[in-house]
Amino acid sequence: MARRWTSQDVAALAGVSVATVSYVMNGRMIDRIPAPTREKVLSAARQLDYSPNRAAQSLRRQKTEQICLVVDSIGVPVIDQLARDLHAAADDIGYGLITIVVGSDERGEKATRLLHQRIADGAVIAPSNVFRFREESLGDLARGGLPLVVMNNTVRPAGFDVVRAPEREACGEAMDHLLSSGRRRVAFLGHHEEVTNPTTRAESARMGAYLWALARHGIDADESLIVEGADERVAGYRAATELLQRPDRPEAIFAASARSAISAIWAARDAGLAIPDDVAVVGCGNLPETEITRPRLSTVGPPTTEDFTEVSRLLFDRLLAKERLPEREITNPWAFVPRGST
Amino acid sequence: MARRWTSQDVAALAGVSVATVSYVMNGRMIDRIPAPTREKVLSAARQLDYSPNRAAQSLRRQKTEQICLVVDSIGVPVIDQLARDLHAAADDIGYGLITIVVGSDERGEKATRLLHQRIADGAVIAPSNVFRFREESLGDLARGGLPLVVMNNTVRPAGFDVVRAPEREACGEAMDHLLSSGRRRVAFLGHHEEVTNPTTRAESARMGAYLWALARHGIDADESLIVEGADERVAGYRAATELLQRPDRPEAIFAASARSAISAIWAARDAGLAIPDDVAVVGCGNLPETEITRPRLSTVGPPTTEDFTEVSRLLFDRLLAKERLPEREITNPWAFVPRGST
DNA sequence: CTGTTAGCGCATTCAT
DNA sequence: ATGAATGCGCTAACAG
Repeated sequence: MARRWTSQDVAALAGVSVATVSYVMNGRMIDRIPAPTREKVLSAARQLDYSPNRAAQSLRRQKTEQICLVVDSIGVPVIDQLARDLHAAADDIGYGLITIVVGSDERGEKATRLLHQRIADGAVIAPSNVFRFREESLGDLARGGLPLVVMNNTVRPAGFDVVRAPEREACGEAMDHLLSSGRRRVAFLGHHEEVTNPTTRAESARMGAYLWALARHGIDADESLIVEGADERVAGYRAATELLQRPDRPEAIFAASARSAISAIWAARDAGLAIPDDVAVVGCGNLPETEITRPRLSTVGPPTTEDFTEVSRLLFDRLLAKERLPEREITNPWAFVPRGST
Repeated sequence: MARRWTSQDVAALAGVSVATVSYVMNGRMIDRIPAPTREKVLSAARQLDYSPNRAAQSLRRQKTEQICLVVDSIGVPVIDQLARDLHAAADDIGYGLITIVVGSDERGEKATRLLHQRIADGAVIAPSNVFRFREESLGDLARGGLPLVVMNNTVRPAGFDVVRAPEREACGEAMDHLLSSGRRRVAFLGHHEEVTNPTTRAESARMGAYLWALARHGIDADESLIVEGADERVAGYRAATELLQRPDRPEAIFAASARSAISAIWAARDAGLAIPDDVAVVGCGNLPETEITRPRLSTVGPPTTEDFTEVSRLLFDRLLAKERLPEREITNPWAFVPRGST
């Protein structure tokens, strides 16, 4: 690894002190440093292809000018949107965005550790079906002075802000809609952890709402209609196809993601079934694609495509605040949005 | 922002020196430090909720233990796969992955600057339709000692590794296939920059292959069949729908992405058209979804879903090498893969 | 076995 | 207007 030039080198080349180099590079003392000196420094810097070392800057300035997004997997559309919005907000104030992907619980530990190590000046924890940060860890982080926004329906604010979405209620509405029409066999296309892991199953809003609605309507849950790991397009298609081939095929499909719901629509159409007459389909979350399926997909989720500028604001308010801010809690509007597929 | 505890504090609390704290925290001198001392340190660290400051570590160790992925937008499936593979590889050796999104050219400058500042120990530049890193910048970066892998078909290796995909040839094959069957009206669903910007249009392998094939077969390009900004699902669907409603509708659609090709299939089916008899469809890139469309989507791309472990290896070989490595160049196999839609 | 110490590269205060 | 000196928090050589 070639030794990179440092401010020392630039100073030497320009015939000034490192202090002057620092001033010039940061545009400080702008009107006290004469243009010729300034030029000498700039030219030396250019000549050496110098840029200040980030780690040294962070150490000295006591901030990284990075924010961190913690997600549980890559390629989920709604998380992409979150990343985009955060990125844009960060960019506006010259901050960068770094993403940590937490595919498993042990990786959750790792993410906590990195946050602890002040790898970023603030963080957003995205909703997840996989990992459960211990509330205690989050509290520790916040108490340590890390601006933190947690998107989660159950965690209690403890020095950090919380963003909620009333998923359970909204899903319940959708299920009621499905069941009130007399349909009794409703399949569930869920995420892996949501369905398989007993703890997370109990905590899952979508799965919970599904089971609870069934119970409310006096229907015994049929485990053979509950599919795990069917949250993305291919698995969703395969699961739906299989379900719809059965002689006792379901009259409705409730999918825990919009992607698998869209796949379910294809599967139904490919099977020659009419939607919603032969089989109704509902998904969770609002993707733009919802508007281009035939029929248009009914969803439970926000009324329009999700937008996370509010979440960004929570974080950056905290980040830029001088003193510690009170905890805030915001709720994203979720509701059952009937379109054509129910 | 609460002052975080430092190794000094831990040392004081444990009644040892900072060196010992460092040794214990890093598991060094593991067999020279007696268990009781070790315990004291660990307990003090736990008590103060201490973790070593990352910036200080990086500065001292002269490495960040992060790698950086530079992409031009979020939410492109193939890039997600790349991110996943890199992430996994990084994880294996205790490295983190940070992603920089370069939505525009000025942001490209910023990315270069960050890389220069040694925000990471190595970087992968993903293929892009948007930004053009100046070869010179990349060379500078590499000359500065940054392990770098660039995924690009035109750039020359200059201290970094290059990953290519023979897109132009493969696309040409697909176009030949389409045109040889007697079809003359072939639409193109392209990315924004690919179609609109004269420079990038000229450089685009997919657009280029399309135009070139047309010329080869003695067909005048019809600009009204060329759609820009139709690289994602919704735009692709809308564009295809519009195209297929025309009285002189195209006999084939060549899409520069797999997602828009899949949308084109839906659009055709929704319009009651038979594929490939009424309209043939080809996309670029290999998504798993390709297997679940009806008919299955013919693509130009790698034979199986893309896998970037080779790319990861290039980077990590460089990263872990003691001395500077020779430049390597690998070529991902791209070809026309006819399935059902042509 | 453990403590002392010298930087890593930079920003900043205080002199001049 | 600019330079010298200090220290951010940590690691690693070197002492002892």
